[in-house]
Amino acid sequence: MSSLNEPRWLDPDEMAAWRGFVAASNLLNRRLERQLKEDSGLSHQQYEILVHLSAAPGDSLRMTELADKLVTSKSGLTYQVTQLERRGLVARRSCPSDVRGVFAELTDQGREMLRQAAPGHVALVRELLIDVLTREQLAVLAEGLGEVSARLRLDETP
Amino acid sequence: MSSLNEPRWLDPDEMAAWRGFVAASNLLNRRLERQLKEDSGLSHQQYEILVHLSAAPGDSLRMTELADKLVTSKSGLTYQVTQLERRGLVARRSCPSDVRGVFAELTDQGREMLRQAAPGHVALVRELLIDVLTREQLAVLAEGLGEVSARLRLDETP
DNA sequence: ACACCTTCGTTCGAATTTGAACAACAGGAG
DNA sequence: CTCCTGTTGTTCAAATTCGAACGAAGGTGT
Repeated sequence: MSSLNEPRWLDPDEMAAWRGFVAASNLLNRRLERQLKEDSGLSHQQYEILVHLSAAPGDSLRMTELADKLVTSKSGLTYQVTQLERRGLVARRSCPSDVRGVFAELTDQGREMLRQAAPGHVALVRELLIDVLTREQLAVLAEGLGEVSARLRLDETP
Repeated sequence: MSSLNEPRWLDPDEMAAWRGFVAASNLLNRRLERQLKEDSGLSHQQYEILVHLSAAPGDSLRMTELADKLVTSKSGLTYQVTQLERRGLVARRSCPSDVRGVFAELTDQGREMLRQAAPGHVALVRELLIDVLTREQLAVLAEGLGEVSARLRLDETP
């Protein structure tokens, strides 16, 4: 029986979906990276840090929590927050209830930088992805990839 | 009029699609990277190099062409091909019709490595992405992201 | 109070990625 | 042929990323 040792390979449709996903992801990242760097001097990762902080209560998040949201390593976040701190866009604040804890907090300057960088970034995301897809495609994408993300986040923690 | 200076922000549905896409992409890459490294000692990028070579006529591709398929920088590819060459999985061969040209060619050992690594990788892609989605979702994803990729590849070249 | 296990953020070294600069060549236009 | 423009792959320095190891606390059970 072929199912014993032979894996279930991807059929053409599945392969097309997978290839499209990988290609779109890489190409999109590339473009957004360039645009943000040229336009605002920020990397995509740094921009995302500012976004997540601005969306959080008190414009601040614990380092670990922020690392989870960004899907990056803790050490990687430490590095980037230090970079942003040097540029005055983010500040570190110690946590009252836990001596080990560190809050990353958006500064006024960071908020201003985000206000300046966001329009161009959103416009490009719209041009390259959102406006290319129909309303139905967007809904399916949100639903499907939302489920994929949710599952991935689950068996990551235990 | 708000349309003069105010950008068109993403509505909740659009935001969900964009967030889902970014999160799924990052989480997926993370998992595949770990699995490949532990299972075969390959990075996802290196694995993709082997895949693209094995799918090419003569199991070989020009460096630039390969870099385009992988959506990576030429210098990045130079580095990775050198790594793979040291491990005997890939060989460089000069191009007959163009003295500057360099072919990256899959070796027998590289083919064997791919044969060994592919099943586990495909199984994980299936478990984490393909089998999570319905047939319809897969079709939409292939169609939509295929279009997105195609457009991105176009205004990259000129 | 004590040992034990987990969590928090950082540090460290190694690996990887990038863009710019480069040298060598290809492919015409004149 | 000769100049010009575009390509090709590599090199280089700088920036970024990751995982493992770490010190310092938190939390729990006894």
